[in-house]
Amino acid sequence: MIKITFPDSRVKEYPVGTTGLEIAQSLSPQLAKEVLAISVNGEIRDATRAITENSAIRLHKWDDAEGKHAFWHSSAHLMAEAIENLYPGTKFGIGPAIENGFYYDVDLGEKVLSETELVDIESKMIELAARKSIFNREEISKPEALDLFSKKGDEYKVELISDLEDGTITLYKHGSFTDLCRGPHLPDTSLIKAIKVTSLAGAYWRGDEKRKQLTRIYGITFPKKSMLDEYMILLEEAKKRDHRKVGRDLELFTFSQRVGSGLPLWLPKGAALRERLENFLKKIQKEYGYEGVITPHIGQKELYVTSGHYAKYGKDSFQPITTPVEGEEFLLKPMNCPHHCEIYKYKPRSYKDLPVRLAEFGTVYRYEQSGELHGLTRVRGFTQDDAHIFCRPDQIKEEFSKVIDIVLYIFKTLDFKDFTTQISLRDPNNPDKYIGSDENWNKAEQAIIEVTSEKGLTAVVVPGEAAFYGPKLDFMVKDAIGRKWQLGTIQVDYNLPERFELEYIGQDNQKHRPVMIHRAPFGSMERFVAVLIEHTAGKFPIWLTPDQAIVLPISEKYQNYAEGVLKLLNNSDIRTLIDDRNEKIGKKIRDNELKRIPYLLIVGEKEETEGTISVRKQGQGDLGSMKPEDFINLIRKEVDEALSRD
RNA sequence: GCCAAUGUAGCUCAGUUGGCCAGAGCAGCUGAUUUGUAAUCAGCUGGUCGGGGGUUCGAAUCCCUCCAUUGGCUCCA
Repeated sequence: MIKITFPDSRVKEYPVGTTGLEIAQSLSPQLAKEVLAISVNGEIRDATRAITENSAIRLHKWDDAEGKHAFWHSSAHLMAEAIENLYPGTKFGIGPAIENGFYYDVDLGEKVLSETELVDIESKMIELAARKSIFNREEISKPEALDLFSKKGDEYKVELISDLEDGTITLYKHGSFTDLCRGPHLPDTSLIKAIKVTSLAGAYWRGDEKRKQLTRIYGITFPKKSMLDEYMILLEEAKKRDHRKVGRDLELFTFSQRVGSGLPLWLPKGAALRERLENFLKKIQKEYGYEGVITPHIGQKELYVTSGHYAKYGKDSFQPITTPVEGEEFLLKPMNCPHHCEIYKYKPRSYKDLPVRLAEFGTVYRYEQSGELHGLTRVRGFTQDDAHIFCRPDQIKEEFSKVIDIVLYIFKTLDFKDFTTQISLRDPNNPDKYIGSDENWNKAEQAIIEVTSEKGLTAVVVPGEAAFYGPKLDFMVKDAIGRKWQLGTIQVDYNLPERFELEYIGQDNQKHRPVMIHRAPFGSMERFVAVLIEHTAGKFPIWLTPDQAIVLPISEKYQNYAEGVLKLLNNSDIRTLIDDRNEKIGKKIRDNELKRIPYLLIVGEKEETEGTISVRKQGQGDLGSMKPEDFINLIRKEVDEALSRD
């Protein structure tokens, strides 16, 4: 007998070789039906695998990440089986579970798969799932595995196996399909009840664009039909929040083919919103000792040769502008830092002057690949809320800390709760890639790690992700359909001070090199506004929204009174409109609710007589009537609370 | 840039075995109505069917090409 310890520390005895499934069965038959995988002493395995020694276990069902992972991973195998059935001779790449579902990269040879054929794969999968094929695990040696997949002609699997360490290789077989796989897998395919093959894309083998492009097929599956329906509804809902749609509906921005793709045009309401965001940040920055600067949109090519950007990105960028004078070339500014370095340099700096914090809402231009453009989140011309802090090495930690405070204040004010942070460090195996001394790097990395944890952030630390010029901390949020976007970024830079030969005179009367910190709490105004739109579904906080209130007269008879209210509110800095169309009140309410105007102020006979307004709040309905002065105070209070620092 | 798809009025969408002057709803304009908490009624305007080329007696519809957009991949200062 062996001792099995459950998560609640209970211990029970089972015969040697018992399986997770049998354990589940012993607890409850219902549980046995729901078990997808098992953790044995922290290692995730098939629920059908024999357990041979005393172990602590955890059974995984659909409601935990490990369970879903096994479910979708098995679904990927099922899809592969369907594809092999439909398109014999297909070669298989990798087929992992992802955050929402799974995909498989396949090489279909001459066959070009079209989206209309996804349904065929789906039907085949449903048919195969119902056969209740068992997932069989098998261990073979590496040479045997190589032999097997070579014979099959699966060059991708052969390559994968070749890269594996020597030893045993595990295979999983179900139905007619065998795959190289670490597992774990479901007990059998019949647990997969609802299947949707969602989309189709090209994907380079091993993510390398120089290698062959495979066909990536995405899908998602569920243990219950109703879950798939819910998921599809969720996707529909997300679509409604898409910033491209909301941005058009609310008249915030647009694009024009004539102007060029990836070059957003901010409409009056969008511009007003953005300006308010900028002023909000400017105010904080002033408090934190930043000084505003302004630099031009172009610079001599030499400037970017000096900074190193030209060598790295020049040929993939907008090409230089040449002038009538021979040999003169200018580049559209791809970033602000070289300009700011020159501002730092315009006069000698003393250690007493540091840190110097130069801030600019600087518009930059980058020739992003055409396939990469996306609404406002990925564009070719955008404005960074950029600043560069020039400081002494011993000031890095404190400056970093202050920047984090700014970012957190912004996120709090805008109710961004669901963000993640990532610390990017050097690759320890490749130290030569980086500029700057070991000592400085150690200090900076240490400072970032310490400050981040002092601020209570749980950052993911990723070695090897740092830029060659310094470590960084990024803030990421997800958009409506779950795509992750980087917003705020704080980066230490040892490179530019070197390249621009930046100096300060130290206490010792010697020249020293300052360190630069690049930082952008929003990232770019375009991307930030896009994400803000998706977060709020266009219902912006009261201090930010383009229009705060609209007066709705019941009929033309109350036009004069309505205009009086309008004037009073606008004179009190409440951004107010009037809807004096010849429409019924129900229609006016509907239209202005759809425009996400936070307060609708209805005035008719009753209000005119009493000198009041009837207030209706977005999403909440009728709040009753009040004096305009009380309404003004209500809004002011709401704005103050939203911007409060506590 | 690569793979796949899409492109008809300001918006959402009908319209292909190739065939009368290309349709609807919303928006816009005009008029009637003077309205009490999510759509009042009527009339009118509006499209070189993404651009160009081709096949055909005839193309929104079939073919080629370019552009843009969408979902991925790669890239991302």
